[in-house]
Amino acid sequence: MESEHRSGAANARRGTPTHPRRADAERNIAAILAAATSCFAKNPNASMTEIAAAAGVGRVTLYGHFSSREALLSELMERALSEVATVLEATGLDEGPADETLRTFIRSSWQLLDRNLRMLHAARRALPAEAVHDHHVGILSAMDRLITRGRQEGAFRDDLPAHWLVSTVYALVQAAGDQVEAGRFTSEEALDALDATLASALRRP
Amino acid sequence: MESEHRSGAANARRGTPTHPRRADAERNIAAILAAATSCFAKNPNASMTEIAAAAGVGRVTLYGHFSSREALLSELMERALSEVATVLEATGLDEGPADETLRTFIRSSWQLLDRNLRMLHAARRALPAEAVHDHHVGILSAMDRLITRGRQEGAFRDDLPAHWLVSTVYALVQAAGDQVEAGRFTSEEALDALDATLASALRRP
DNA sequence: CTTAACTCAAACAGAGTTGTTCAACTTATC
DNA sequence: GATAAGTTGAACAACTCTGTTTGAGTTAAG
Repeated sequence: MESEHRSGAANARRGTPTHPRRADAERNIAAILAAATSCFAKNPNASMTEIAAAAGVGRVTLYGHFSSREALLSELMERALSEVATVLEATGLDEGPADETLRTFIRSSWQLLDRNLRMLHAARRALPAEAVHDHHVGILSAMDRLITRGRQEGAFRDDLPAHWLVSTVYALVQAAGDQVEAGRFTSEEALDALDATLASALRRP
Repeated sequence: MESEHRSGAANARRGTPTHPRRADAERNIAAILAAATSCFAKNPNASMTEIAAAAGVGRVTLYGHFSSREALLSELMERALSEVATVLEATGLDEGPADETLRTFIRSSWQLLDRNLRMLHAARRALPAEAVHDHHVGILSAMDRLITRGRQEGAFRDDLPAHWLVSTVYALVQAAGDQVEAGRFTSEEALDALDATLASALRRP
């Protein structure tokens, strides 16, 4: 029941990170994370058994590194979203015209998102709502800040609440990812469509 | 394994609708459908036991009317989507300016969608992809027809593929529903925001 | 009021899951 | 090459879910 949000590391039961991990352990953890991302993308209900097999690792080893299914999903979500957050920071949230900044951000984080959208979807529905919110809060609040600035500058519409604009962005990114998944768009086409649609959806009328 | 798409009726094993159903059976079926909608909205993984309890019937009775969990979900989706399809037809797909028609359609089907979005989400993920597609095909193709006409008339943008515009509508409706669910919008606010956002997202640039 | 339709609780079989323990084996690392 | 860290399959307990059967009880409908 207690949230073990010792984020960033894959320490299952050790309270303190203890010392360095052995090289093969490190390798296995990487393999598990990759396999899990791919498994959850294919099937949101993927079992620990499937994931261990896909990672080429015994089930016991999997539990050795991630104490529960939930811990694994939480770690996956944490990593994916913090990658995006890093890109967000690197974009320079508070500089340049807000609409240009958003555009740049979307473009530079698209590959990341495209790769992880389905896994994130799985995590979102298997994790308690509160945990999901915690993981998102960084990105969402940064987006909110960017959009709010854009409204003040006149680049974005202010006839609708900022939170709605944020979730518009969120929803359209999802939709673009789904189209790629369904084979109706290539990744590049999806990005272009997303870009064009966001531009007109957010611009002041 | 065989798809029993004898849609519209809740006949579990009877091949032919045989004769009328008894009044109490009819009543229970209605209670089950209502309870299931509400249960799946709260928890996409709701079990048959939960649903039977919520409907105030025995589990055996539930299985008596719906031969499997899948059959129940399929019936729910069928009913919800055909309600929407009915509204779509009633809107007069091929008359008047396409943007006005879309607007009218969204407005008149919003309550229906708002009520059922979460249940539909649950059904969508529990049913085989093919079945989901079959249920949607009516609405999606009608939407596609409307949007294609709108593009020819110059009301909607034609710099992006029609299927993308359709899924933009779909995604934003979802997002609006989620905002209501999250308590950040009332149903009316969400509808207004949806309306305004769709207008600018679909208009030609 | 009689019959056929319907309901129900309890109990069952079967399949899947999660997470743990054990005892032997392999591999990094110093 | 010794030792500690890491891995492994097998087996286990506990649980949840699905779908079915049974036999007795209830209720609508003619």
